[in-house]
Amino acid sequence: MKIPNNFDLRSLQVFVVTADQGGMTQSARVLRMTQSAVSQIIAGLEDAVGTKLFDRSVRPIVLTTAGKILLERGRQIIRDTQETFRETQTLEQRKLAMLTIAMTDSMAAMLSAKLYRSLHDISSYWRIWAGLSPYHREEFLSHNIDMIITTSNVMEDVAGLDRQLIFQEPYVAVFPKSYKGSVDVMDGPRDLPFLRYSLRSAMGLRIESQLNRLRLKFPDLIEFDSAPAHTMAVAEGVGWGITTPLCLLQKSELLDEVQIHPLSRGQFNRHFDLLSRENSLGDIPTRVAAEAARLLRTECVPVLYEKFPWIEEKFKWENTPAEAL
Amino acid sequence: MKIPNNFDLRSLQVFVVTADQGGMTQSARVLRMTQSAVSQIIAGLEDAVGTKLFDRSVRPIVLTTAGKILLERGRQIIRDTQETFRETQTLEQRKLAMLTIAMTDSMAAMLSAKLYRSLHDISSYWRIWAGLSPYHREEFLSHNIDMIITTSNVMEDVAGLDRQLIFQEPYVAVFPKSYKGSVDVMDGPRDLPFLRYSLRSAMGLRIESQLNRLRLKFPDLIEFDSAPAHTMAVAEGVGWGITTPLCLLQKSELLDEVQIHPLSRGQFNRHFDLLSRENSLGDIPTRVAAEAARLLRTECVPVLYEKFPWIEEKFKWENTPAEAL
DNA sequence: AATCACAATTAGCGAATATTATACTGGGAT
DNA sequence: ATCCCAGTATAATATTCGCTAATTGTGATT
Repeated sequence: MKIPNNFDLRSLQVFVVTADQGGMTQSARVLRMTQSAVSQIIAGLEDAVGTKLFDRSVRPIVLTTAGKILLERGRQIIRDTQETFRETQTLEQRKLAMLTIAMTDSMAAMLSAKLYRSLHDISSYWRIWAGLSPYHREEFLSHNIDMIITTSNVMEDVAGLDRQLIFQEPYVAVFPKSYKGSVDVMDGPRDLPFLRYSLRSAMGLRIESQLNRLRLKFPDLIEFDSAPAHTMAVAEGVGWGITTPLCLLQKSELLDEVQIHPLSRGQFNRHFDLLSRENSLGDIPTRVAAEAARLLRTECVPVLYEKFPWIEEKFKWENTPAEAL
Repeated sequence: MKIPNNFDLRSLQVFVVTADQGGMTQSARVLRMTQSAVSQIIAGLEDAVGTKLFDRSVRPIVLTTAGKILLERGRQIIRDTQETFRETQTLEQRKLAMLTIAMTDSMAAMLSAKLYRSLHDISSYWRIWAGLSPYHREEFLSHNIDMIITTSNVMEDVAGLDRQLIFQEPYVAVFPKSYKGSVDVMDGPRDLPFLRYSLRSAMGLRIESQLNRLRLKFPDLIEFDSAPAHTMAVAEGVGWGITTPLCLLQKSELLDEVQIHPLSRGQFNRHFDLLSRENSLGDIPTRVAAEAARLLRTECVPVLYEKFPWIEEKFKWENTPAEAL
């Protein structure tokens, strides 16, 4: 069904004001236009609906039944439109219809349920996508993903991105509980094989590049594609490796089966950022980042502190004041 | 707050179609306009809200967050407007906000409660105004009254009126129960005074004009302004009079105190019409008239039939089929 | 009847919106 | 890289639309 041209917002507004003012001349004065314009607009509306909206056979003019109907509903339409205009302008919204967050598997496993529980009110429907950042790139660019929690730099060339730090964790050396040899990376625990992360993962790339910088070479024996598998292998005594606390936490039941040590030289860190499009979701990315940091800081990471107290100071957090926790 | 000119229904429609179609070229084809026009309209909207609604850096273009907000709300606004347009056009409405019915006192006393009980769902607020038709005239003309149930012809000169018969009752002669003399109006019950209705009432005028036509003259002794008072006077044996069944029914407890007879000559009737403005309230006037007739016919008048069986055939009813009762 | 106040009507002008034609851009092909 | 294709933006132009000013018409008041 086609709405006639005459039946538009402007006309409705003029009609409502005229009905409120009780006459076209007053209405015209309020609207800062001529009485003639008002008259024409009202006539246009009446033409559109095919019925008189005012009864002119009496003075002052008075609404007909059709006019009364249109007045109530028209007023509401104008209100709705004003509200919509404002909300679109300010990106304000009661609730997102859908929020899609992509993150690493490790994050997804640890954080997604908690995040949803804390912030479920910001969106009706949540999609948590886990996987590797490169795969998320194009989905993000075509707006299928709203935010990415990532450690990698695959999005660095994209303009118009909002990037905020969630937290930063140290890379650490991890050995089987039973291991008694040297835990100095430089010195090299040569009696145990080095368990690599796949170069397909951002983490693997990062570790290898750091090892290169340190001119460390370990024989290729085995590589893992996922943190839990890697951790498990260490716990089983297959070898040692470089990993991060968050990766270890994915198999928290194995924490008692391993020992963790800071890197003796060339310490480096993994930082988690939350990426979103600029001016797209209002304060939601900030809230998500803050809440993710809070959850990790208060509910996930402390488990490690008991067993490995030295690690606490190696973390850096999104700048939420500690007292707010 | 002022809605910018660019932000209007037409633009919203174009935007919604474009979002649905996934591109401006397709949208332009659907809307039977040029792609250029679509482009300009979208640009105008974006200018109005101060934000991009589509992300053009990818093909096909996709909605931004602002676009998504506007899409949902805009769609609703268009739906509301279409609905409002249709309802205004067809005078359709879920429920009237207020319905004002004016009627004679006799009708009001007898009918208003029943009518409200039957049809309360047609209006949120009912106003039943009782009184004399002349006083209702200007209120009706200035739309303070929606319908009038009247017997008079005071509105006959008003154009654009919808008039429908509710029912027609006979004028009858009424005497005290104890009266034994002649009940022939022409012959004249000279031994009892004639009790007049005031000429201020439509009924009084009608009766007097009929008496004039019959060349009947009765001395002026007493006149009444209201039917109950008139009936009461007859019942008390003060005199006899000409009245109608409905007037008698206003004092139904007195029915046993009077005797009623048809007019021996010059029988005439009182017809009740329901007046409303043409094309103003859809089918509501018809429904009210039908329901008023049904209520009178089934709940009010039958009381009379037991006592005065001859009267039944003197009534004429709004053309509801009898079997529907 | 005369007058007043307000609404309808008309003509003319300027702004907004459409179209046509053309330039630009992203994405995919070789 | 380079080309091409599909789609969008932009510029120039034509058309439509909406406003104003001036005038006529109408209801209510004296």
